Amino acid sequence: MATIQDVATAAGVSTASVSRYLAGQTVRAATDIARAVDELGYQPNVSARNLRTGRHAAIGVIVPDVTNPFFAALIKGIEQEARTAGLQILLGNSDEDLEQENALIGELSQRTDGIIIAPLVEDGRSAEDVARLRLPVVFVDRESRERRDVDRVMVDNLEGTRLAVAHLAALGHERIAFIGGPLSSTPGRERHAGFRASMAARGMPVDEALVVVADFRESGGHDAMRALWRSRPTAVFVANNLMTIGALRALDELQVRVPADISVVGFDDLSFAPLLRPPLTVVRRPEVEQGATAARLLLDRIGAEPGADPVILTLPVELVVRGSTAGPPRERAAHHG
Amino acid sequence: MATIQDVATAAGVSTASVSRYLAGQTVRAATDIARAVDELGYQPNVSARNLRTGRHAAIGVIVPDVTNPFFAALIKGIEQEARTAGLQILLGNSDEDLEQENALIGELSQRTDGIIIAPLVEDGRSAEDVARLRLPVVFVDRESRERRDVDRVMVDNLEGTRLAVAHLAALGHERIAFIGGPLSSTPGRERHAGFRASMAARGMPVDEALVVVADFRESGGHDAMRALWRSRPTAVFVANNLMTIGALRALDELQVRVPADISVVGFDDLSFAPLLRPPLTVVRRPEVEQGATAARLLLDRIGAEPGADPVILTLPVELVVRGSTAGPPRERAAHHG
DNA sequence: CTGAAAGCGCTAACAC
DNA sequence: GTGTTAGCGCTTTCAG
Repeated sequence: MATIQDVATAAGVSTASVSRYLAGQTVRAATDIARAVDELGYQPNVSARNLRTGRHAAIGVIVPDVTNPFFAALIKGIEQEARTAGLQILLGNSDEDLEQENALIGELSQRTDGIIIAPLVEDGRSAEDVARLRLPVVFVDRESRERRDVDRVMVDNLEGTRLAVAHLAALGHERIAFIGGPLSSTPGRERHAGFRASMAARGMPVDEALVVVADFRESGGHDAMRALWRSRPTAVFVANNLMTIGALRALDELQVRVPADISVVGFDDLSFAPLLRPPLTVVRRPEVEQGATAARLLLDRIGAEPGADPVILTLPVELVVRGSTAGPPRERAAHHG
Repeated sequence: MATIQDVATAAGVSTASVSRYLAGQTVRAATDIARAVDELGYQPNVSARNLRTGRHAAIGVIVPDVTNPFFAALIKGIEQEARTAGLQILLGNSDEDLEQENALIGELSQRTDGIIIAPLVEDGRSAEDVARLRLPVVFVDRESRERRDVDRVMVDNLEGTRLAVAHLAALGHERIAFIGGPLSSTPGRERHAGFRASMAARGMPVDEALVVVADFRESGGHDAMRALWRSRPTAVFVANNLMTIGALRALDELQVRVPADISVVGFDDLSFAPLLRPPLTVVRRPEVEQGATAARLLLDRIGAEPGADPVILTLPVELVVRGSTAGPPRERAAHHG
């Protein structure tokens, strides 16, 4: 591997001039240097540069599960934005494991200029760990109770839930069930709270047997739905994409028809949602954009003075009505009769 | 940030001893050093270490599309294995763009100890670029015509295709259509070749109107299916997951019933495949395992002498028969009559 | 087992 | 605009 010294010698200048040329400054021997760089196939040594400058030209991204389509889209958005700025992505998959998440924070913070993280829980050590770092950090989709002073890019969970409940209520549903995620996580807590608030706002009582807190996984949604069905809801709002898949699987097993026997609304769209029979009604949000926004926020922080007020962005959601929602069985029976 | 010098001073030893302690060697003042490390919250500077050792403790992963469930699963497998070995992942998403892929190869090769790549095409510059690197490289899922001397972890595309065709033929289908990916890519080429070979092996003629080469994207599958339907196939084998989604969408639009009017087999399972109505019959492969295998191969290469013979691993596939395949319409009519 | 010291390749003062 | 040079923090000879 050629070094900057080799290039300097070949071009008949000092390493400083080569360094300046590389940095885009005007240099007299530019053409000579360019030729030397080309001939030697010179590539600057990243480690040396990083050591010298104290920067890394990389950002860390920590998500609970790369295979969740939402996080995959998030990563895509982050990647696009980071690439434009010339930064690499160090990816960490915590696999829904707090220990792993903590380890990742420690490791990535030593090799990046900033971190984008979707923390597993709101009050975990992770939040504290992140605080201790002097690195810029952006929370995506999830926030931390301890670190209210950190930038974050959220999504309007309350509004999403309200839209779902309003839609179901408008169709005449009264026995609306809710399958939520861990209350320790932001989407879990907010969507849960949003559900109760939306029901209350409409003067609708919440049957506690119809509210299940699960784990955001497919299996969790599946088990929750099986448990829930015994209490005969006429509609169910499922708080994330994976659990929705699980819930649909459970309904399938139970031979419960959608939407004839039960209406289903999911949170987060899925590429195949329109393909399901019936096509799934969902609350949709701009996933890739959420990632890109988080990246932009982080890039702004990197290189800026620390201590500025935290930026909190809340992206809008929309309800996409497809075929999985209809009036409750009773009403339909009435209509038919 | 505390440096190794600070620790050495605090512990009353030289930096060399601290370095040795950190490397796990037996050192007399171990307890003193341990305490100093702890009190100062010492974290070794990664850039300095990398500069000195010439290593990076990181591997690069380049895929065409993070949001494709297959690649997401691949990444998950790679991540798991790399983490165990203490290596970080630098992720590159080429977004199905050759230029981008080339740029990524260049960038990542300067900051990693090895690269796992699923190349877009078999004879692109990427292959050449990779060859020029002196880094260990592993191709996953896709290979390169120019670089036959590189490790690779493939999947048995021919067998997968054969299983699909055999299944459809056994059901009585004769007009079997094929929607493939770019012939410039390995899965595109092999599945296409496999289809023709499997048909020939059974003495079944291939109607050229029933063979479409698309682009592995959802839209490609959609358009191909619409075009294909005019020639009235009784079954279709779609060569990847995204295109299968598109094809199903097209059939839906055309109000063609599956499997009553047409049987469908996809390549690559999908978490929601069992949820589709009818549940989708697919060729399945061990995706996460494929990633993990590639990572293991790369890890073996890193630190080993270069020049060993290339390792070529081909992982098995299996056919998962669900509800989207049945006998052809004619036969069914005959049975009913 | 230990310490002194060289040096990985680069950038940024600094003096010209 | 240019060259000289110090030094980022670490590991690894080398001599003891």
